[in-house]
Amino acid sequence: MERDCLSGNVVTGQGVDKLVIELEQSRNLSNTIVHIDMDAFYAAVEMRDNRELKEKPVAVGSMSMLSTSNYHARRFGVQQKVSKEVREILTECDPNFMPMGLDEAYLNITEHLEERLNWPEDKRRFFFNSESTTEKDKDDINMSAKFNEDGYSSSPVLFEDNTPLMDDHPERRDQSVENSIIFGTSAEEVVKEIRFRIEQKTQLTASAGIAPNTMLAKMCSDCNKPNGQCRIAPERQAVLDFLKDLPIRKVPGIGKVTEKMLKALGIVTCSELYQQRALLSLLFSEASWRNFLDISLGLGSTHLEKDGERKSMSTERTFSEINTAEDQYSLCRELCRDLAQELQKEGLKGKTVTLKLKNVNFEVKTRASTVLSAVSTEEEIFAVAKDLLGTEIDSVGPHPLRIRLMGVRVSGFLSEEERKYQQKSIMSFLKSGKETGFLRLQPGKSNQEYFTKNSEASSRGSFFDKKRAARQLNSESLSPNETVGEQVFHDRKSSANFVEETKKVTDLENSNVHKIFTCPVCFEEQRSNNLEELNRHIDDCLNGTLVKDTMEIPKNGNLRENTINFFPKFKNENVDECQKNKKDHLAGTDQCASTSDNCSSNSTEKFTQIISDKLHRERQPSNLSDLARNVCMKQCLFPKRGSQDNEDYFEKTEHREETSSSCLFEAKEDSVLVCPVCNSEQKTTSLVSFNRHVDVCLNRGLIQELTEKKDYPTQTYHMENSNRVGGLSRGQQCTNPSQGTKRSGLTTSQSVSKKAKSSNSKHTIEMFFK
DNA sequence: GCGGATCAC
DNA sequence: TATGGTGATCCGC
Repeated sequence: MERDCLSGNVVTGQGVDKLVIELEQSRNLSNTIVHIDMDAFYAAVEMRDNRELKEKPVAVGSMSMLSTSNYHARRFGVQQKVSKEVREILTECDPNFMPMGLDEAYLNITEHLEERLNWPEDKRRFFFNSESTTEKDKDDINMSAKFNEDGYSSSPVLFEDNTPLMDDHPERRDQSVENSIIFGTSAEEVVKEIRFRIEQKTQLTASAGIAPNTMLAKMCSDCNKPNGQCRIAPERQAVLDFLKDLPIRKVPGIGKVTEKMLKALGIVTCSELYQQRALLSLLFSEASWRNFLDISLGLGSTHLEKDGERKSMSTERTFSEINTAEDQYSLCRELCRDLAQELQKEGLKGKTVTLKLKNVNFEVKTRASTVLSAVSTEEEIFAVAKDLLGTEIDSVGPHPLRIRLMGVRVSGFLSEEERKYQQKSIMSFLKSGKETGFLRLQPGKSNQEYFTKNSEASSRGSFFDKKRAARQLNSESLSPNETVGEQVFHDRKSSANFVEETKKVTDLENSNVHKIFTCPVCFEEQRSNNLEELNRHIDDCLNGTLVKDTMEIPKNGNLRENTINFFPKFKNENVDECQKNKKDHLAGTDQCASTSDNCSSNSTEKFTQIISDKLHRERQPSNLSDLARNVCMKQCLFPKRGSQDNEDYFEKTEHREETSSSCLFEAKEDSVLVCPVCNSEQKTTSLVSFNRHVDVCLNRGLIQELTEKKDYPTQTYHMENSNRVGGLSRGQQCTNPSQGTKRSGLTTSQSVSKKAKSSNSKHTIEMFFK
């Protein structure tokens, strides 16, 4: 598909528009999907459960909440209390409803609506719970409806139309009428009923969206928050109207990174996403641009898929700097212990253990190792994780590994069949009379006992508790500096020594299992009673060694460079690079000054890289330059916001090419034209001349790339790693090896914050026609 | 399969 | 200025 596009169609957008027509034909508006979203869930629960808090603001998601040790207890407590109540209500409307986390759910009420048509009023009548119904609730009932004529209705409050009852059923007035409400048979009424019942039962309000698919329903539920609902009628035009001015950031799946990238292309709203479909098909992977296309057409899932099985489980912790191997190993063990407990609760065993580290510069690294035999206990996980950690500690030696986050993840879970098979083979092995104390292969009681014993012993005081205590002691006898100095010294002494120390803890001699071990594969007695050595032996017996231990080794084989990358000296490098770029830069421009914080972050550059990146990836040597020129220049590369093209959104699909071309550059009179590629201001006011210049700039890079020159136009040097959604590859643009290596050290968090600042620059695409 | 990155909640 | 935790997915390699 992509190839087809590149070979010609995409230049004119025909390939994409053909797809648009197909997608239009497959548009399914026959389902009624509802998205329910509890308002300020955690804060609301907190308030409900603690009336005293009602007067005080509660910061949801703040550290005070997230970092407290009772966070999980609270979370799961909430789940038990609320989701059961909610759940009952939702099940009535859709037995197959799909919960999303604790405070959201999707329902497909299509069938319910059909059945409901025949329901008598009594079946749709609900009573106010006098305790939980506030005066405001009752007032809301009397509020008048606010329905638009265009099939798009919205209601800021739960009961907004004059739902009958107050006077319609005088016979029930005594008891029921004043205290009950009958809901109608429409989708809106169903959702009002759901929200009413939720509030009556839980005292928590919910917002809801009603639409023909899940994507629209979710976006829609956001429209009248809190305590409101919104509907997109099942008509194509209603869908498109809803999307027209909707910021892409509102779309589920489009986060801040994608938003920024699209913004650099002048795309802010969903209709602009549609207008730029041809360009997007060139810049992004097929999966990505198809997704964009779906979004811009308002297409989404019309059925609720069952929750898939869990793919991984992890635990991670953030802390102030930890830089001694001792502390790191002990923290690692603690994480393994926590994870093991959670894994065993769900009866899961996985083959891949991933260690996650975030250094003090906020760079995140993950290191994974897959083993043959699935792991689930603290010891098993730690055996793998500590090796990964050891490798990382060694890789920065003799410097200390300075981290602020560590996480352990287990994935690659055994399927049910695999588990049965494993169980079976273990049982048959045990029946064969060979006794083994080998943890990895021995299920059942002794294994469990071992785990429990060990974890109990070591969990009495958590890592943090111990550290706190130690700090207190230390602070009495040592100055902070001395303490740090000692830790660093300890660390430098040798991480290998420490590995040995931790091994001792791991050793089976400390456990209650047998001291002589027989390998279950070769049946030879093993001299060592060290768990790890035994594991290794068995693995060797089975298949040689552990499958893989992934220490990333740079292609040039220079491990040291890689090590350095993990702790880049941001400031200095940036300064150096900035100065270098300054020198290299085209005369008359001063990008460093304009993006004062980070000369490597600039939307324009990113954009150039994206284009070149994509083209690079899909090498089409014959007509690349033309293709890039035609697509980028003719398909409203830098559209003027609110151009007339906006107005015929979706109206003239067949004639898109002409409209696209006609919406080309429409610069404001007083604009200074700045080339988005080389970033230099252009003296000309003629768009033709300007276009020609941009063209040359674009092609310069392409030509050079195609001729496989090592050096790239100077501007591309300061492109950051391409953060691209679902496809644009990273760093490929940096063909200069030294630049490439340097770049790889930049972190996302770092560049994101810098990017935010650099977006103030005038020399960016989004500012181009502002 | 690994590692980096993005996203949702 | 100080920057959380968990799970999923995508993509290049």
